[in-house]
Amino acid sequence: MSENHVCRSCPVRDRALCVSLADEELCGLRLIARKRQVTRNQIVCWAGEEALICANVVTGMFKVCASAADGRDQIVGLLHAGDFIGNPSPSTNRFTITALTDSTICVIPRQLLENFMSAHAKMERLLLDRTHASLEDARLRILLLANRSAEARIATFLLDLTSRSIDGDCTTIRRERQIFNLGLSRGQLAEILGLSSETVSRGLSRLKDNGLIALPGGRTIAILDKSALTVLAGAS
Amino acid sequence: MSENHVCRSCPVRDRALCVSLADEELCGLRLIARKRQVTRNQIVCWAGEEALICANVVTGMFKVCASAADGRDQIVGLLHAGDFIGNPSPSTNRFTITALTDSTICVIPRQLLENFMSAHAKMERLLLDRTHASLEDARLRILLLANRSAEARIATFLLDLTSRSIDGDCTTIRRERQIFNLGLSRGQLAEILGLSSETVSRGLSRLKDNGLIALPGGRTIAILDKSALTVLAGAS
DNA sequence: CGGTCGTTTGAAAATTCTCAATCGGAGTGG
DNA sequence: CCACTCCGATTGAGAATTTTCAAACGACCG
Repeated sequence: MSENHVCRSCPVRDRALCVSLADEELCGLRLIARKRQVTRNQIVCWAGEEALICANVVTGMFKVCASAADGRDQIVGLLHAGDFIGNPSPSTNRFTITALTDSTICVIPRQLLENFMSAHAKMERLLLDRTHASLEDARLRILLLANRSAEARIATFLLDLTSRSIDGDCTTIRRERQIFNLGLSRGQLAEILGLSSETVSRGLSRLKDNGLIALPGGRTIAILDKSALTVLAGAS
Repeated sequence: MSENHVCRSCPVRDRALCVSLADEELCGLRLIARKRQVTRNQIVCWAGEEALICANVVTGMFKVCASAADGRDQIVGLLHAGDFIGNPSPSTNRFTITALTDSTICVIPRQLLENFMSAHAKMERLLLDRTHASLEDARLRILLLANRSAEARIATFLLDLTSRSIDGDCTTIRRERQIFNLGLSRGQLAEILGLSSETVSRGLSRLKDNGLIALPGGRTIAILDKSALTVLAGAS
């Protein structure tokens, strides 16, 4: 019983895959799961290695990276609180997953999760839905990268972040005023958007000059004119 | 029993989700599934509409499209024989799925499939794995679109097609000689690769001039120097 | 035969990248 | 407390790539 207290107070109890489980079912999962702190830049999955663990992101933010042949990294996805890492079926990691901020994850050995899920169909269905949603996100990012200008990419990404940011998430400072710390360097932003860091910097500067956003300093961004950003995001 | 004959002779019996079912289990699915012919350019899923059906691609090739705000379509994914369309959970289609060639699909009402899958965990697990694989594909395409030159994109896509083409698939004519009809116009190639059709045309011409491929006419392409293409695909 | 559609090719325009210099804040050590 | 250094951010200018606009070409079809 006391085991469940850990889960009941978990910030993502009602957003991670665990939402599909009743409190009493959670006991079984709690026995095989373990919370783990990871520090910024720490890697939790290596591309090319066998996937031995799965995990839920409890706090923080991770990047999913593919290494290009020229050695450069490309961020192909982001993981936020509540998102799931890995696949219950045996597999080889195709991407490297790295913490962008100091974070907490709830780690579960893959094999054990595979067995657990077989006995909890609701959870498996939910994971399927989540994976499907991730696929849709990835496809929307394809749309973004394929044909849109640098400014449109930046505007779209900022809007995405505002809609995705979560109270209590370290990426958000004051949601109501649309001021948030994106926790990403210009270079990382460039990796996500498929641009050079200089182009990202120029784009942000222009948005600032036009009064759409403010850059109070550091990695903080304030959205001043959301509707104008939306227009920009839609324009080619 | 006779019902199963239809499935036993199905070209994707051993590649679509059905591989997870024994012949006797297939009966139940056969009762709710229906083969349907679709013609080139016919739409099977409309973005924005409620998803009422799922389907397996039996023969042919489909595109998954997002419409950009400027009206242009962007192909964010391709579906080949054996691939699955839709999601067993209730959802709204986020993309429009259109046949690129005359095709055959095996249609199953979503609600019925949802129930069926709940009773066939293996199938659900396989779908999860497939969806996960699609997600990885989409992320690899993000990698491709984000940082690579037009020629690298084209080379990569051609190599992808050669590895994905299947005997009996209409996209393949003579696999052993790496000659195939890609079934896509230059404009559609451009949609996939995030380029203009002129750039695609120029890129193919240059590959031809350099002796890496041949363009016998129509939409047929012959791979002449696969290793050189691989080098080009890897280079930035 | 004319018309249409897709492809190819050319040349100019636009965008983004690269290289380079400068700026600014955080942390360190005197 | 201040100078110093380092790293990331910004800004500038030229180079490279891609897009756009245009024209010509060929295949296919009525």
